[in-house]
Amino acid sequence: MGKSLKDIAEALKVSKTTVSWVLSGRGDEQKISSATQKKIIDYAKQVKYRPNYLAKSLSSGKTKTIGLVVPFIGDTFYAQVAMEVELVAEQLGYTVTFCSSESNPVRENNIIQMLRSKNIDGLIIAPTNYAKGELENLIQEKYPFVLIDRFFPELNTNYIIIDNIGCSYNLVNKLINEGRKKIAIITTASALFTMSLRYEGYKTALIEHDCFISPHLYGEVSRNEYELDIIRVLDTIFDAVPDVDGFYFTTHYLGMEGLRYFYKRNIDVSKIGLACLHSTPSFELLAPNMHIAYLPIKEIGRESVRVLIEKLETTDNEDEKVKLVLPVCD
Amino acid sequence: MGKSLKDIAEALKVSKTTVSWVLSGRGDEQKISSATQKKIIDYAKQVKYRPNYLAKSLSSGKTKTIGLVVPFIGDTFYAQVAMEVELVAEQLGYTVTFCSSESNPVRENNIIQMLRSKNIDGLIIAPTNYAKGELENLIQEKYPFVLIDRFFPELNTNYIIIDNIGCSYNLVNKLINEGRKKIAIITTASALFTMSLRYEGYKTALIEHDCFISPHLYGEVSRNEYELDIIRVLDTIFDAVPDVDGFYFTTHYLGMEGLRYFYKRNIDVSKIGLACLHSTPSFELLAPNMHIAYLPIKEIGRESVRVLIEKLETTDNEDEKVKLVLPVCD
DNA sequence: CTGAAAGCGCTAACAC
DNA sequence: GTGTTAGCGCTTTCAG
Repeated sequence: MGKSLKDIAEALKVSKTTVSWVLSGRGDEQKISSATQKKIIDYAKQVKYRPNYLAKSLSSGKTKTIGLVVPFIGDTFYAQVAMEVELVAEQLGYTVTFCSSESNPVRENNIIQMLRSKNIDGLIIAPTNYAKGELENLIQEKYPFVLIDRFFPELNTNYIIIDNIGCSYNLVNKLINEGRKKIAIITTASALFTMSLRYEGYKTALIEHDCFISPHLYGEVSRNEYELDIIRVLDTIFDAVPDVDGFYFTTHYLGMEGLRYFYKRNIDVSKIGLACLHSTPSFELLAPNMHIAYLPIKEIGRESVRVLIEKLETTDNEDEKVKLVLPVCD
Repeated sequence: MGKSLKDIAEALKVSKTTVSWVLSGRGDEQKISSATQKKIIDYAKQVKYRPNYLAKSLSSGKTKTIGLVVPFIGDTFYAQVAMEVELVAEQLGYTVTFCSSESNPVRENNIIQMLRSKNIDGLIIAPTNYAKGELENLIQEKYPFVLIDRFFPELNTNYIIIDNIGCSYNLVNKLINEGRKKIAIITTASALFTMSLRYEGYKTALIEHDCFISPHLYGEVSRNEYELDIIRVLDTIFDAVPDVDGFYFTTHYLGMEGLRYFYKRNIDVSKIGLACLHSTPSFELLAPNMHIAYLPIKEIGRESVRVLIEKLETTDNEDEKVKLVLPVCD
């Protein structure tokens, strides 16, 4: 067990208060003599004093810790966001507690509760579907949090998302400009609202260019079993529309599995129109002609921390919610 | 702010102690009447009582939290380990605080200090090189931790690693059995000791089969700039040994960038001998003939938590260190 | 069966 | 300039 403030105070025959002032850098402010200050600082260093944040937090009411809740920490997208969040948080003097909800709303709710029990100052959440339960509590109790990647239009919260409609629209447009006529969308039902926006962008592009629109060109893959499910989905599309000539994948892991399917079925990916929202490092090699939208991962991470910490450190009660829609490079 | 134990006690006109006992599930043990218990539990539920872990921990000395420190949380390998660690920890009643050292020993040391200040009960660390500074402190202060993925032979610690020599040996053997004569190794200097073991496995296989051994077949890529550096390294090897016919990559991201190089240079990957320790989902498509060793990610995660928590919850002082070398599937 | 009280390590009014 | 003291919310010993 390390030395405590009290130990130092006793050893040096000063009061705990004095030690506390000095060690928290407010010695000058409190006009503690520099002799005393030096004595305390030297001694603290010598005994390797490490403040007990638990006690500090209990007393101050702040933990200087934020929580990051994502659906899958094993997913490259969220892992990269996590990395950025940690980096930026650190610069601002915060640490981060990551949690992975495994896309399970019940787990997500438990995690949120748990984080609050640990007196985390605020939360960054990439919510799973239908997980509005705890979120509504958070709102009601005015607990600071910001949503990323996904959001609920009916909930008045801070959020940082990408321009889903716009970037889907652009991607599909590129396929159309290549001369593709029958473009399928491969998507998932998770994050329902986000995905519906991506669908909207797709559809708008098709309508504007009088393209073939058909429910047969809509493939919905279940999130959990996507590696298997996508095979069924693509088979179905090829059966129903044999001359399908383009595919728009609404997220990276669908793109990856789509490519796997094409390779396995010996479909020449250079002959087919391909687009994907978000990328993985291998796309460039597997399908050089695939159109890709690169998500502003760092920006999402950076902004979410910035917004959250601003909320934390401002006592302003008007609390206008921040709603950011980031543009996507393509 | 939520209700506290005291609030409940006052509202119900019982003592804090009684409430504490009931709410921590030791009502029966303390023979609290079931009427009182019910009254307390119902009221707690009604006011949505959430215990303050900070206070609990300060008082109990345990946070029920473990720290996981990895070099890069954005790396798929560590991200997957993290996921497994979290899952298992949760089952055992612990939460996890992840930190990414960015392969920076100074950062790593700071992180360890910080986690200790937060009274984390124990640590799982995938250490960066030369980071022995804080580790030695931990050992000296008998602070529980387990190393994963990398370790320092001169430090007596718990660790869980893979059979680096054996699996390198096997991979290279497969190339040799294919008839490859001039096999290069592409590796990195980070995690020096681990990588030296992988080199040893490579070399042993070559020696046993009287293969060509040459410093010209050794390519060392710097971790930070590996995307660029590997190009230089591979160019150098091809210059020095134009008839090189096999490549052993000591880790997944090197394998990935190696493939990128071959594709860019129009080298037919089906004609060349390829092996890689650890995989990414695209290898199967990009280079179906590549020999791959699949790391036991889940096992590493699971075992590290298991070992750590066992150390935490056992008061046994003999403290024999656990040194696990996991086999690798190939 | 239940309660009073001390204490975990630190902060911050309020004295002197 | 420095010390006293009362908490923060919970656990736990010891009394009744």
